[in-house]
Amino acid sequence: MASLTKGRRPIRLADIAKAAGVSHGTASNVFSRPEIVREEVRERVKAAAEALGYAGPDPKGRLLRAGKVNAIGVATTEPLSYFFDDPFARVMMAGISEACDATGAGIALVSAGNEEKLAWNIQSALVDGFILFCIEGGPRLVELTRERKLPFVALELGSQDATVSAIGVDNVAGGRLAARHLAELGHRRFAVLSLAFADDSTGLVSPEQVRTAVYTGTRDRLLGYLEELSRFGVDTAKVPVYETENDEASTKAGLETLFASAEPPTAILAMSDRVAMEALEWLSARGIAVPRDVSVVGFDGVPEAAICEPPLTTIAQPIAEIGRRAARRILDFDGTVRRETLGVELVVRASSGPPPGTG
Amino acid sequence: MASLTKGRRPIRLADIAKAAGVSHGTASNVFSRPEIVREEVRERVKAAAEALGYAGPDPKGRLLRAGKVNAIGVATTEPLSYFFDDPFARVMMAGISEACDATGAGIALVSAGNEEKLAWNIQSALVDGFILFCIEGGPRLVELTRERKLPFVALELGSQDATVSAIGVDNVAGGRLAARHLAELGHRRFAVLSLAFADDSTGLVSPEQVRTAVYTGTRDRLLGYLEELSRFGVDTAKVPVYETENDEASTKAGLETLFASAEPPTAILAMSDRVAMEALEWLSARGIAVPRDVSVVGFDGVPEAAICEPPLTTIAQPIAEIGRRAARRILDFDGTVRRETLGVELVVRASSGPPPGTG
DNA sequence: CACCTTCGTTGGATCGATTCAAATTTTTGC
DNA sequence: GCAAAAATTTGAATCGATCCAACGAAGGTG
Repeated sequence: MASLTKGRRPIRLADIAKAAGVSHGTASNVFSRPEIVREEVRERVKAAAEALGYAGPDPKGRLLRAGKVNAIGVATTEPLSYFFDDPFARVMMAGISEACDATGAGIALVSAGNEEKLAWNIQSALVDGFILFCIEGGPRLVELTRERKLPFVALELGSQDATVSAIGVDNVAGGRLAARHLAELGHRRFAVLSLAFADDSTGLVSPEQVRTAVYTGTRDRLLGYLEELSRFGVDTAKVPVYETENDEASTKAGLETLFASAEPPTAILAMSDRVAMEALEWLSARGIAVPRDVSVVGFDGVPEAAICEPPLTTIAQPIAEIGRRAARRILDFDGTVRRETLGVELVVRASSGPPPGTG
Repeated sequence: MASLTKGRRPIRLADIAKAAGVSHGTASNVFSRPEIVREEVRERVKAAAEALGYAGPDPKGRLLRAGKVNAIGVATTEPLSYFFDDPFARVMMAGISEACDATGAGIALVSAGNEEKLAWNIQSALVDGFILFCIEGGPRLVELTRERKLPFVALELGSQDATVSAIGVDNVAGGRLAARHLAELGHRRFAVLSLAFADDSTGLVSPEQVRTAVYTGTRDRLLGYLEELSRFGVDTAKVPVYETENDEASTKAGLETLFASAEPPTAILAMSDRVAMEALEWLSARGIAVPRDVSVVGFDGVPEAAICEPPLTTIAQPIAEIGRRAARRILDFDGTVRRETLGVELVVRASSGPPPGTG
């Protein structure tokens, strides 16, 4: 009563073939192409299967023969719960899900606590290809995945290794859009809350660090900001850039630093909505009104940005579309390496306005 | 340059064994138990692997031998994006993720547009067991899964089939907690916004429908509500119960109905936070103040309930804990069927207060 | 020097199916 | 009633590894 796995040895297809008095070939056909088996035989085999408690062809065996798993792996160095917690990841996964649903493919989530386990999990994941969430440790993840010799796509053009397929957005254009919006509103005193330029670094960023950035996405956003600002006559050498780890602690530390200045910024360019929303909170707690005293522009366009207080002006990426394309790239893999860049869009909400004392 | 899959036929372990002049047994050992192979030989084999561009032992082959996939399947009849959209599912998945991370297991998401595909996907999923999200069509999902003859756990004690393992909460106790809270605040005019009692039904519910409920979770919550209310002298026969589909449209339709009454309720017992939050919105749009005019109590305890306007009083389930336990049940499957019931907790927030005209 | 360990290596068996060319049976055509 | 065509069935080969009993070569011992 309490046991599901009664019989010691699981029943194999060969067992029921024998019981029904047919060859394995025929028994196999009964399950995979029943229409080519004579009805009488089909019934006999099915009856035998029923009698022996056969669970149907084991996918493990089928897989080996077929070669295709019909599932795509999504890997990250973050813990698995990242996929369900992080707003950006969630929208991305929704896009991936959509493409998978359309073709009936499954999704296998791959992650691991430590590097060694991650390597193992990537090596042994039963998938037809990988989508890589390159947050921290992107290069390492790419390296590990490359060894599998399966198709894979990196999300965000983190590094510019031209030999790996990738899908991302035009970060320079996004940066310019954000900067222009604020500059046109009249702002001239800016500060940047950036994402990582390299692993394990945080704090104010030097031009040298920008030049040697590992994460070119971060660098490109900054380049976009600065290019546009200089067109408005802002001395970009004086714009402080604080590198955060895209979390509460480092963002707040950054704000402490930036606002300790004699000439605090009237406009903050944040490289993620996450950071921007943390900033909103910090500013509100300090009694600094947004957008009256300070304007904030985020980057990403996650759903939460529309409902936070105040709603966030941001550079929206087509996150779900990136996910859909990435999934399709694996699903209809054609053996080529392609790097795709999608456009971004400025979404103006209530977190940005003219600088104080402008009318 | 553009091709990743250069060589026509993928390289097998046997190929490198031949190239290195060793048996396939030894070649296998080089990868799976390198310490038992003499260094000189090990190097030779690795060199051969490198030279031939061998991707390492193919998990497909290994799997067949090993038997264990080291991944657990999470199945639902909803589309895949449900896992990333729905607040309840997300917290649950976070719990499952945690347990999987701890043991290094992977997660395979299983779903499908239509019934036929779902059946196929469940049959062919490469997993060691299933966790079933039994929302709509729970019984069908259980039936399909049972055929795989793998361990599985149903989430929510939807049906009371004692032959399937399940983990859920004490719905009766939860219902009582919610009802008592409102009754103690002084409310005497109640209405219930319920979840489904059976598939494809919606609208006001008759005692007959309650008695023949397919979804016993829904029934139990209602039973809890009514039991407790009657202890406070409320005539439970007069408490309207409106069955929703846990979505905006049916919830709002329910509210239209309930508030069209000559004696509209002062307290709403909602069987999910989702429904409760829709109610909050509807009430606010109608200018009905919560909790001044009407109190609302939800059920679930999703994170959103804490940050909606006003924050929702609710019956919190240990959602993540349910997920963790479910995952562990599959991971350390011992062949037994067990039904587990966890406790719930009343979380009082701002959506509930004394009825109007109470001072 | 015969004998026993110990360490590494070998190669056949196995995991559970699918596939396909060839063999067999049934149908059809005349 | 017989040959050709069509429909079924067969069984060996294959997918890609791991496992393990048996074997061979050093090294140690009395």
